[in-house]
Amino acid sequence: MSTKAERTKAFIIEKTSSVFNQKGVVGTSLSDITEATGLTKGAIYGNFADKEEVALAAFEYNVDKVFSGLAEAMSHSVTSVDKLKAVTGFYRTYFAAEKYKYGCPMANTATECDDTHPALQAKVKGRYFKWRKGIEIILNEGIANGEFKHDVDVKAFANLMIVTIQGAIVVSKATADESFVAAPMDFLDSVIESYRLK
Amino acid sequence: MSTKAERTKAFIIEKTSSVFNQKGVVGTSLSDITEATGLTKGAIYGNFADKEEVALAAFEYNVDKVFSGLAEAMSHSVTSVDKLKAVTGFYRTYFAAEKYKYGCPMANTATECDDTHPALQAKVKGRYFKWRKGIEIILNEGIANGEFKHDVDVKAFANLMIVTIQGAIVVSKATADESFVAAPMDFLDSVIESYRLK
DNA sequence: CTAAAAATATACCAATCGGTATTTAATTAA
DNA sequence: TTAATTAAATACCGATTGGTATATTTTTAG
Repeated sequence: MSTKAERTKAFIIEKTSSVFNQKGVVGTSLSDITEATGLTKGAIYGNFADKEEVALAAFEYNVDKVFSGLAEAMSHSVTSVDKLKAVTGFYRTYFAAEKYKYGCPMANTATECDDTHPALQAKVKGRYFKWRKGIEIILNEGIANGEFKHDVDVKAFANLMIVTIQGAIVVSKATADESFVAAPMDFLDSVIESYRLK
Repeated sequence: MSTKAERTKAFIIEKTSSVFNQKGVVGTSLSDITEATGLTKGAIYGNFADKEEVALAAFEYNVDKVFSGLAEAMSHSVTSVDKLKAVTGFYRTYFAAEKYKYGCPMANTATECDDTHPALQAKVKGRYFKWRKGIEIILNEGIANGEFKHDVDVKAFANLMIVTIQGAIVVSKATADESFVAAPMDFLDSVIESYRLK
């Protein structure tokens, strides 16, 4: 069984993660943390060295939640085409899920921390590269098994897909206009189709 | 001639704008403002009601700077195709300019303020809509003068262009990998080409 | 059941936060 | 050039910030 400290730590992260995603690292105060958890400062600082450590853990938690949602959305796809379209499908309805209502933790953290918070920026950077590699793998598998043309620019498409998704979430959230998601996802789908070997 | 107050106000905005773009509204303190300007609190609060008013003015200043840069980039384009390609060209070298080094004020403000700062969110929203309309106008002109096919989905492309640009800037900034800009801009250019008549 | 250990709460800290009232300095109109 | 006005500096305010030392409670091992 897990220790009390481990459970409390997980509890703090779970309760504060959405606060960090909504208000950002700087915007989230210790009182926000004690309020969200119902615990006191003593409990927080007994389990984390400082606010930054909570923020880092909350970031991992938030990003893991998004990527496991993505994995789930792809879990029933067999072909590479279906996997990629499951990704665009996932983001088409992104904001319908309560758990994603404060936007994308990647984009939120990227814009907040790029010039101010090296530790978090490094984590964001690593996650973007990992994400890109994941997309590249799906594409390469599709090429290998004959779903896609051999001359598909795998790296370029992975860049395009990530960038389009991130922009769509950011702009759609800021404007409350979902056509900023729908149209770009349609476009990505059409690019995927154009890669097909028929 | 302008009054002293007007000049000081402009001076404060000019000196603090990049601080706001770098650190955000919450992350920029009054001491950041006095430090950046060399003025005291008395001077700041003699010209602005509160910090929010400075933040709003700084946002307008930052966004105006980007869009006037964009306008300049397009100023020598005659055809609609050239105008749209001037936009992608502008963003290809975005971070080379010292004045844009802290990223896009639209994306930065969008992610920071969407859940926390109604006044700034409203401004961001309005600017996104205005930007989209501007792109639509260029496309419609191109259709009217026979540059583009008649069945081009103007609204969809405008959404795609804005979203792709914003995502490219955000991800490229966070990763320091410029291929997150180059590849998506190449794609946008190819889409523009595909809209061409004959 | 008890004693040691671990975890949480309480009480406190200096520093900084955004903001204001007042004083001093600079500008402007006569 | 002076008097009125405007602008900016100074000094202060209560509240909140992140963080710590200590006391108390809860958990855990024997």
